[in-house]
Amino acid sequence: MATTQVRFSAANRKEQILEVATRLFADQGFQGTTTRQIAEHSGVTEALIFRHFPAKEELYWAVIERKIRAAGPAQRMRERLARAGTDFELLSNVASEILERRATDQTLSRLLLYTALENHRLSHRFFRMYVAECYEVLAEFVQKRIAEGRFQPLDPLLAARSFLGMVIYHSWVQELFGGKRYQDFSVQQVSDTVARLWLDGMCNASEGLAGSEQQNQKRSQAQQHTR
Amino acid sequence: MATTQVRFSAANRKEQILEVATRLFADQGFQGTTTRQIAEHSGVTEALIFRHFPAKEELYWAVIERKIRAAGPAQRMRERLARAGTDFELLSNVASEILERRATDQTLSRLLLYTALENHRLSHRFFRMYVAECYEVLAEFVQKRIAEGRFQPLDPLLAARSFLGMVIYHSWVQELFGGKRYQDFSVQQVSDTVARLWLDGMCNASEGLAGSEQQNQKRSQAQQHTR
DNA sequence: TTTATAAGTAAGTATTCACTTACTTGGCAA
DNA sequence: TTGCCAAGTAAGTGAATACTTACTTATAAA
Repeated sequence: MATTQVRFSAANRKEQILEVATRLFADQGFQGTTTRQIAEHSGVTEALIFRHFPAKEELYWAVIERKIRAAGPAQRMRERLARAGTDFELLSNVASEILERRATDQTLSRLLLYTALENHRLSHRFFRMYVAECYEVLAEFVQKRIAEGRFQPLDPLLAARSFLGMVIYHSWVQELFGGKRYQDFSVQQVSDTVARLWLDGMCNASEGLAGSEQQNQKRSQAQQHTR
Repeated sequence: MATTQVRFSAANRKEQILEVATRLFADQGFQGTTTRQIAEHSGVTEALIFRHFPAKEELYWAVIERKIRAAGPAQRMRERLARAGTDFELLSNVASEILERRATDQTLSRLLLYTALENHRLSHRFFRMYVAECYEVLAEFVQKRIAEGRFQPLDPLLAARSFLGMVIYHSWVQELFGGKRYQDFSVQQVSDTVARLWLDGMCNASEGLAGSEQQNQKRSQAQQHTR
């Protein structure tokens, strides 16, 4: 009426709705987000939302699919690990990239957590594509180093998951639980610390330490299956 | 009418409602749980819920408060770390206890995650009491070892968080994201692996971090000399 | 037995939810 | 200029939602 109506093409409007919905679902979860909110933030009526997506749940899935497609973190990690440099540099860079990405944009990890908690059917698929592939790539790297005799023979998948666990857990603590209100660490410090700690742990042949034969026995039990 | 009415004392009924609500909130989150569900699972009408708790949100807070009070994981960790045994045994036991507890009862960690995501006001307090204290205790342990010259001088809080990160992240992957559908690890194997990896990393004599390639080279040279 | 009171409920309220129906309007090809 | 169709909406629908009100009944002390 007063303001000029601007009409989007179907594709553009759909994309815009997806963007708005991504933000809202990441902030508030599936249950906590109403179709009305999505409509208002998109500047349209609810009816239009339902013209583009048959149900709220389908819209949610579309949001997830789109995010998965855009992320592709496994590919990035593969490239990082193939670069030149010391192992320390490679791993510190991997950690830095994850930490920086998550500090500037939490939507992906929040979506992932909400999806897992709310038990949507896409949860496992989301996880496999976004996360699991990542540490499979890293596990391959570990496997190679073990074969070269440069890493101690721990289970590669567990070792890879441990490294990413240090990084991702730290990021959750800082960003999600408000840990950085109490103490803020620089990305560089955290990356270097975890890379150093993990690498030294993987390289160490584990003899001079607080332990003895018993430990070694335990450790060899711990290494039963290596993929 | 037909069935005999059994009346609870106010305290008992309140406790029962809290138990039911804890389970439901942990499963479905605050937004995903209705007061009607809570009433039905408690075998009473909604009105009685609101006689005991002035609002749904107050009930949620009561659930959180109760869980915080009951958990006390920091105290347990302090006791564990004070026991006799090698560092490897101590840390492996800490990891085992966390993994076992989380495998048998996910309500606490799910509540914690939901609360953080849904941004309830109690989130930070919940986190501080349930989690943060835990790695402060572990950080003290690390600090002591560094002072003794047995651990390399990494930031104690980061080192502690790294260890718990390996453990907790693994548990989340397995229990929350369905990782154990693809590969199941025994608690013993995981505990031993992360304890070994972390301890070897902490004990390694690579002098300081602020790391560069020189260190890396030094270290790998030193590595060859150790039998 | 009586009776005060706390435990408990039936049946609401206003509002919000996801989703629909019947209609209007902008823009473009002819 | 006309006519058509896709983009968009106003105004609903019934079912839930959190929460209330006015009432009933079990129980234990007197």
